[in-house]
Amino acid sequence: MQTFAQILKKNVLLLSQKITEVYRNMIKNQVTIKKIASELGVSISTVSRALKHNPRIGLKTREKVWEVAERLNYIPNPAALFLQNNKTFTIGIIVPFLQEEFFSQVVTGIEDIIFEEGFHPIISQSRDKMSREKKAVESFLKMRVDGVLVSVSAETNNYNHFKELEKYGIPVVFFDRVPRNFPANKVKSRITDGAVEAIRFLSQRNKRKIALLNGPSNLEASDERLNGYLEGVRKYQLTTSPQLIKATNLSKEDTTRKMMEFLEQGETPDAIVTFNDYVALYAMRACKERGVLPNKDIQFVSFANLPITALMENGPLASVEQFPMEIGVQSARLLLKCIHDTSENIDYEEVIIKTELIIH
Amino acid sequence: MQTFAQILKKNVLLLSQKITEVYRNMIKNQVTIKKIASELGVSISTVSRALKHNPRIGLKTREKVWEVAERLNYIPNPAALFLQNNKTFTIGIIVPFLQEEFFSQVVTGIEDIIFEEGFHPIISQSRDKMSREKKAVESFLKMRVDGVLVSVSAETNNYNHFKELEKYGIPVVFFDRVPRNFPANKVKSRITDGAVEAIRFLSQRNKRKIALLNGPSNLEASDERLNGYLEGVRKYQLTTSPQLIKATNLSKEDTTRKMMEFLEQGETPDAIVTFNDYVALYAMRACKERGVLPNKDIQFVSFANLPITALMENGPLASVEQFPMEIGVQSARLLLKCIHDTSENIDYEEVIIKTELIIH
DNA sequence: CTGTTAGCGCGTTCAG
DNA sequence: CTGAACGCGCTAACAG
Repeated sequence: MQTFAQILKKNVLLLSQKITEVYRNMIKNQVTIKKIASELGVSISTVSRALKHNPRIGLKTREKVWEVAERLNYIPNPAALFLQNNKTFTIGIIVPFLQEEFFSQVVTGIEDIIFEEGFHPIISQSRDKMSREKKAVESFLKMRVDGVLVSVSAETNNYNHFKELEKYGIPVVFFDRVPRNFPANKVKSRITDGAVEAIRFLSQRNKRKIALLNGPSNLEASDERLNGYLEGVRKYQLTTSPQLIKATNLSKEDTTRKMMEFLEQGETPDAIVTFNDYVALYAMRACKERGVLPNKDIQFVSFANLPITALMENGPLASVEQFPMEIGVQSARLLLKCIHDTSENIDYEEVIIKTELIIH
Repeated sequence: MQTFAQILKKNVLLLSQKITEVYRNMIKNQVTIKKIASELGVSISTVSRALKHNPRIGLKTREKVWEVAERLNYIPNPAALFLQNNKTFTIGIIVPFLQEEFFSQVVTGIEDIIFEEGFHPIISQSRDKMSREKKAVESFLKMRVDGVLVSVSAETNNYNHFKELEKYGIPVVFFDRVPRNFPANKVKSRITDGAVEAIRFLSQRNKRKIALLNGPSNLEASDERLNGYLEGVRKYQLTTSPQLIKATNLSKEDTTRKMMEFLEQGETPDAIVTFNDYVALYAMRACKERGVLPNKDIQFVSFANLPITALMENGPLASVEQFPMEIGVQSARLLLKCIHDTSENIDYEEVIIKTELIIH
């Protein structure tokens, strides 16, 4: 014989099983237009049309359908739509490091724009490795993203993986770190002008031996810094030499090495323009290790003007603001334009974002 | 009459139209198993099975199918799979700010794990606004993500939007900023111990009036810092008072305000433990504005140990490392477990990640 | 060993 | 004004 407690327990157990079963069915049997249709005793297509405010459906029916749909909390199944339109409303984004404020700000700008049009971002980090970049592209292909936004890795030296995307009709927009000698949609900063400004700033502070600690040569952005540097040197009547121009692969190690070279060689600069804030910070740290005072013995000006440097007391003297949010916004706009453009138009566009030297 | 040049031009035009048309069809007529089937003169299901290495299909047929599939560069359409299994292989992630290295590192950890299982991350930033958090959840619902990972905003004071997700059978795992008094899957740091360590460190440096500049009270993490603080004060025989404990909403403005209060009130601390590195940096900056020397007149210890602080000369004296990558990894693992668990098991799990005080 | 068929959720003809 | 039927790409149950 069972005690009352046992019976109660059993019932409670049964009840809870029932509940989870109901619950489970609710999950499995998700709300579809079919369900709404049967609920109202109308056909599926009527519901489909009513939900799209199709005037062919009577106003009363439309209202009833909407009422039921809202009551049942109907959410259209995106997969069904994907299948028909071959559109996933997802956009792939590849950045070297999300950790760098520059890139996370670009992503924020992208988010803002694509959200408005119902697209979702899928973010991948290349960590400056071409192999990871390729894998990301591959997975975007598998996912059937509608478009790709990318800032290439420091290593990337060929662009076949991106060509592959275009072969499948997936538009690609490069931003900031855009490839050299490769026709494509590009959104980049007016780097050259920024570099000239940097030189002006330093020459006004009576620096005469200004060096350039540039980024890898596969990036257009490096070219432009170099062009601006050379233009500035000429414009402000300075002199330079091959020894004053070095390139780093952006890693801390390589940057430190190159900075050491500057310090050890005969021709030591009295100021350095660096590829970005990280390069500046690594180089300044290298200086300190050698007993050289950064921003005193050697003055530093960089690119990117990361927000975090505003909180540092040992940041570069000045930095070229690149307005990363704006880069994100413009890149996203351009990509959306490509996605919507159903014509055979394959004219690539190039958008240039202004820069501004910010003195700290 | 047409000149030769005109004829040529016309032909080239026609040719290019043809090409783009072919190209377009290639895009539209994507490679499907149907196409492979017709190419080989077998049925669709044979191809389907062959591609899955089903032993029921003859080896020769299987090989032929694979050969054609590879030649045609067949990529299965995920939408079709989504439709059947009600699984999108996407995971929604909500963080307050991607810009904070802490969160971008967590995301990196998450990426590493979910990629292995073929899932894709969809990232949303709440920017510490509950309204944005809700919108993100809504869009995850629409996208039918398979699971959600979230670190709640500083504002979030109710969790109905997350309950909604669970109602639809979408598992949720909270990390770092986990909600108070809300049963759920949680991955968090051993904050209390970290806070005790921070107090030990400061008391050994002969600080006797240690304050706590905490985060918002809706976060468990704030509770734990407080508990650790109180435990440390007791353990190391210090005294405290309500005036030595303040909370900020994490914004720069509010943090500055609270720091000013510390400076202006009778009871001025000689050391402060802060909610995180940003709070410390904002507070230290406020000190400087008042002519108080940070880390000299008032010593600072914080949480998070952001990598960027290693490059700063004016960072906190020490910071509690929280191993964000590990948090990401564990959160992702827990979420995947929930996703794979088809039973009615709704027992929530809690994972605690170690902390370690790092002295700079 | 292979083919046929139904169905996942939805939009869209084509018929009433 | 509304419904039936087809197809998007794929898997799986059922037939041969």
